[in-house]
Amino acid sequence: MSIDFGKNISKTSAGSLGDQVRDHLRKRILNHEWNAGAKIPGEFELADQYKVARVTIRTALRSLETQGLIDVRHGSGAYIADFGDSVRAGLQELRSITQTIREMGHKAGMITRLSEIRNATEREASDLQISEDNEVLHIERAITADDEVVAFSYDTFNIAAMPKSVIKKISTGSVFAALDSIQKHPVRARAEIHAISSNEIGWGRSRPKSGLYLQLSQVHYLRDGKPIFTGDTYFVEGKFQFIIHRTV
Amino acid sequence: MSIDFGKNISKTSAGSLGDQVRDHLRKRILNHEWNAGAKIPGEFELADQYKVARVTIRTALRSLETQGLIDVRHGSGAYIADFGDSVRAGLQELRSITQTIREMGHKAGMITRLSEIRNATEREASDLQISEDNEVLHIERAITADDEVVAFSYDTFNIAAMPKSVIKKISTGSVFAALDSIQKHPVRARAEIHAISSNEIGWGRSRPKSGLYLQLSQVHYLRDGKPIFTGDTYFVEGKFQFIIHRTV
DNA sequence: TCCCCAATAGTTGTACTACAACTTCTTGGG
DNA sequence: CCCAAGAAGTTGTAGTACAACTATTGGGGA
Repeated sequence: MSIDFGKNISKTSAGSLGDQVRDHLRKRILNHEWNAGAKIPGEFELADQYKVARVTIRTALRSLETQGLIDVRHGSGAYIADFGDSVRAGLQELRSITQTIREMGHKAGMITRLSEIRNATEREASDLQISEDNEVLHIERAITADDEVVAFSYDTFNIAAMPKSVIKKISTGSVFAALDSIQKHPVRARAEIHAISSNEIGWGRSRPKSGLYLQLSQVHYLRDGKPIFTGDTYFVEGKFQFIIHRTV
Repeated sequence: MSIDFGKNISKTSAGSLGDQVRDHLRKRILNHEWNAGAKIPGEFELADQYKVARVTIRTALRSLETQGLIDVRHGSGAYIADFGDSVRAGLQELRSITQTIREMGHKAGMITRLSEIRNATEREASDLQISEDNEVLHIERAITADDEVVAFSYDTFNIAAMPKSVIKKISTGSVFAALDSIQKHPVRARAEIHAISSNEIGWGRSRPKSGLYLQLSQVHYLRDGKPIFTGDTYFVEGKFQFIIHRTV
């Protein structure tokens, strides 16, 4: 069953009713439907708006509270946490970089420098939990915002049991959209973050002179715990702002 | 009302029943009571263990799921997410650096280079939402793990309406413990992360030659939304590992 | 024997009701 | 005008019932 929220909501979200309500409420919050510190409608009213039970609203609110987007006060109500626009680029929320760029109101683009199918390196085999005999898809790209390069990415995909059409889709367009289409949407990621200074990372006209990057090394996992792709993204220092918000 | 879990639980946690159960379950998880991927008891059994209603268990589980500690599957159960020990050093969980170092099994230390009370700079006044006339406590320290410097920190506290004893406690020992003692425990933080290369950050014998740091600029807020202290922590690249985990 | 599928038991998701606990506003008395 | 008691509104917890989904089991057919 899927609920009709009355408004147009993208079909990207699925899952349980509570998850759908949570995603929709999150969009409303990030869309500045309420100001920071403002009180959002009560649980009974939200339940009436969404035509769901109050317990469903509460599961959604509990998630948003854990994410630090709202602050629920017993006997009073739920209030928007005052983090301005920062959460939009929150580190733990980071999934599709291009989508994040778009949500921040910029034009996102991608320049592919290399796309090849080859055997896995030792490190890739280890990260993806496969053997070095296996073939992988390796892509090197530059990510742009408003035609300015903000990051360089080196990604490697486990293409075992993956149709060719999807492989092509990955190398040409959105990674996450392609994986979605074959039910291989990663649900978890493990990442390390490092500062790095090197002249061998960026390429082309837009290589930064400083050679200073914020490196995000990620491994993305499916629901069953198996890794689907790994990669390093090097953010050009100063071009991209990472905000972390945390609650006790 | 406070529940009796049968086992010894520290009194640090308070709040609603759901929060208490969540905190207790989190400790059990981080204590490796269950292995990664293992199934934890069902909601009915947990409700029976804790002597609370199932809805209370569910709110706790929902939080743990949002934090990425467990994976709840409809019709099956809740399973421990397999992130090993990494979550302990998860970026969004980072509060007291020294405590994190201790939890990872190392000896934490601190070397204070400067501790002064002076007027706020323009940026500090802006971050702390005070005027430049106000006095602030400024501390410059090096943080060590096993007698090796892993980070340099530059912190500034809003000491308006703060007893002198606490000010002294902040400058000599644990910041968070001192703030706890006057009910000024920060509940939220907003942080930016940057890569930076500079020779003017580290000092003393242990200054890294590379000058490469991971900079964490933080502002810590109280429950009422007012900033209590701000500061920059510069982690020496390679000495400290940041792990990020995220869920969809 | 092996495989497939239907029945079944077990678990999480949603709905509804009721009341407790807490907060905020109102109101009236001093 | 101030303050305190009360009322109204909101979130927290409890309990029950059933829907939706998963995993197991066992029997029937090839």
